Amino acid sequence: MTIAEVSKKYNISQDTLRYYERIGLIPPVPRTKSGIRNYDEASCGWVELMKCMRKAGVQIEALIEYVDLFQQGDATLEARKNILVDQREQLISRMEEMQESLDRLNRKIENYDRDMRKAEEHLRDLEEKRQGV
Amino acid sequence: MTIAEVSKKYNISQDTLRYYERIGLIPPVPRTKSGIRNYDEASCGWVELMKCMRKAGVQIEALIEYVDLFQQGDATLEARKNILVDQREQLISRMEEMQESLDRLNRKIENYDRDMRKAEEHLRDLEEKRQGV
DNA sequence: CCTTGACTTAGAGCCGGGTTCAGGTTATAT
DNA sequence: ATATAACCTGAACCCGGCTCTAAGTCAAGG
Repeated sequence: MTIAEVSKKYNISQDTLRYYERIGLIPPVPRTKSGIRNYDEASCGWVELMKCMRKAGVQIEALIEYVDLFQQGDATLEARKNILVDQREQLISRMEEMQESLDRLNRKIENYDRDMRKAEEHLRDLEEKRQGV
Repeated sequence: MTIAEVSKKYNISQDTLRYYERIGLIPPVPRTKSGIRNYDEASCGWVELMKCMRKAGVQIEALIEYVDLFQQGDATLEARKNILVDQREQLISRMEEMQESLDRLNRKIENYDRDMRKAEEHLRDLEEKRQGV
């Protein structure tokens, strides 16, 4: 697959795809003899994985280290797992913070609803009074 | 309260507190006659709110607009509520993405556990063979 | 062959969100 | 009274994560 196709498939800009490869967020992509990127399944898999991880805010640093270890082979299994476990912890704690914020937003929105209902009733009362009801 | 106290209380740097005020993320903080910030309860409340929202990744832009509307008074109730509802949507969808990523991390970690158990068994077998068991 | 358009690289630029700095004023302790 | 610590401002700087530019190479159609 060309970079254009991959870009379309995963909705990631070509620039970003090249950037990810350059910094080692994905392993080197195979090339044609003339040097043009020719993404195979494995490369696509990496792209897809990194899209998912980045969307969730996992730091590029940790992901680069993971890819680096991966390329060193089986001796790094444990180290790789440790990175994943570590990032999972961080992800969970970010999600907990977000949940707090979400609860708070929900409460605030409820308050707004209440206040706005009250304001409306008040207007209705005034209107009725004006009409002498 | 001085900026130093507020900084300590909410664990936000003084620089960040000034920066938040400067960009309008919190309304102007009351001052002493000599111009030194003297945080009252309301200001502390804003600081605390923004700390929570920022931790959750709510964009500064939206929060600034919210504060701006707030300072314009009751006529902006509905607009403010709309901002909150909107940000809630975004927050929820980010959390959903994170959940996907979390599921994926969990599956990957399980795979590593499995692979590592297998590798270990293999080593044990080799050892037994070597000892002629 | 030549154009056109997709591809390549290295490096500069941009944006969000702070953080640091320079140069000054105010408050507090001796 | 004076040192020194805390505060002030505006502007410059930094970092992560892209995004764009320049200058060139390659592939396919007319």
